Amino acid sequence: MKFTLLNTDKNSNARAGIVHTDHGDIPTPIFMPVGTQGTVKAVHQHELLNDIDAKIILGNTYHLYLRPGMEIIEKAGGLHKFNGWNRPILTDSGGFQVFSLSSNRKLREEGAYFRSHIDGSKHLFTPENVVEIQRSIGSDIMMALDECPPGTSDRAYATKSLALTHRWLKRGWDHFNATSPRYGHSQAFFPIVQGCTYPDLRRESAKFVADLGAEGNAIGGLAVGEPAEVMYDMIEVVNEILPADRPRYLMGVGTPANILEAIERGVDMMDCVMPTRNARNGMLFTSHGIMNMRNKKWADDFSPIQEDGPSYVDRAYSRAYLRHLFIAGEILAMQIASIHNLAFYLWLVTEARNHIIAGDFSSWKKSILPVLTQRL
RNA sequence: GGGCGAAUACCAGAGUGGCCAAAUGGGGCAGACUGUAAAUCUGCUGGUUUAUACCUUCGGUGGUUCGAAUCCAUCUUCGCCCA
Repeated sequence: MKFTLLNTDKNSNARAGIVHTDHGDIPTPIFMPVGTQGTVKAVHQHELLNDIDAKIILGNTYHLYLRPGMEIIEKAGGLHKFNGWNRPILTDSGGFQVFSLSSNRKLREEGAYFRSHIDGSKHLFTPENVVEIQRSIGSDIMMALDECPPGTSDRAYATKSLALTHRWLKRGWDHFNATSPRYGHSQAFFPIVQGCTYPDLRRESAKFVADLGAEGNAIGGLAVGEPAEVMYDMIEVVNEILPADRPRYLMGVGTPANILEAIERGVDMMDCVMPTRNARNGMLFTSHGIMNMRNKKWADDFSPIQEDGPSYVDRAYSRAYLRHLFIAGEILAMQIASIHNLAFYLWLVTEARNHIIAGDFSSWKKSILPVLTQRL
């Protein structure tokens, strides 16, 4: 994996670049659709490729390890072969599940002991075996195992957690360097900055991560309950330290507004379940504001979903029809909404990139931000 | 013509003397969702700007009772059965 930095915005830390992988180039800043179980929910690969033009998608170590399991993934020849996605894939390590499934796990020095949410069986994730699993998956970018503490963690917990995460990062990094890819394409390993909402801990962590010298670096533990302003501050603090010549990946963020704020602060890569999950729950993000498609006001609005929208679904279907599909509980509603939201997210980061290159990112951001958050 | 059964909120359907403005489900309205245990979850859904409060409501009318969606009489409508 290589990173080419093309432009840096004059009035902010926003930057445009290209991440090069063996499965193709990724223009940055980029939004990466989440495909936890090897599928971006409700979206065909064909649509992901042609209608949304996703440059890279995510998979999840924890979920794929439990089901279908590594035996199947290896037999398939890796996740790319298994799911038919030939562009880059990034896999999360299961670190987020340490957080989201916290009632089913115990943290120890050696790793995280889990009970499967599927059948209750016991498993251990270590910094090393999580690298092995991601070698088996064959993701282009793999993530280190970390602990993602809640945004409300107190300082004592944050300090202790960060120390453990750092020990795990080192172990994961060493194991990554001691092992090789299995399917003929190269893989990168991203360590993750933690430190909750404490600037000094964040700085310490960013320094630790930067010193590992990985091909790219991630910022984790944000958008987990802390106010947005605090998140923005943490991004700023961290990005002062993370090397400028490596991509910076802000994990799990976020709303369209979050994404622009992060880009402005020097973030290159982002992922979030929001466009797909909220789509399935009837919420559409557009460049004119947010629409709750279940609202009655759309019942007889036969205008297109979004006349000037980035995807064909925006003109192929009316608001009234889409609302009908949601109210009727039809699967197509989720498919249309997911395609729309992802196409919008990709449109948003592409616009951001174009404005960074054109040199007017900040003024563009300022003008579009209020529109993005308003409710239609 | 006779017999039996049933009528409850938008729909279905509990409730068969007071704890009933009335279970539950559906429907409706709105909200939440941030490295996905989510096609999920939450709230509201007779009226009165707040309410452990009052008013109106359980096919119609009239009774019994301190008190009725619940008991009685009668009428209406619907369903089934017999002629």
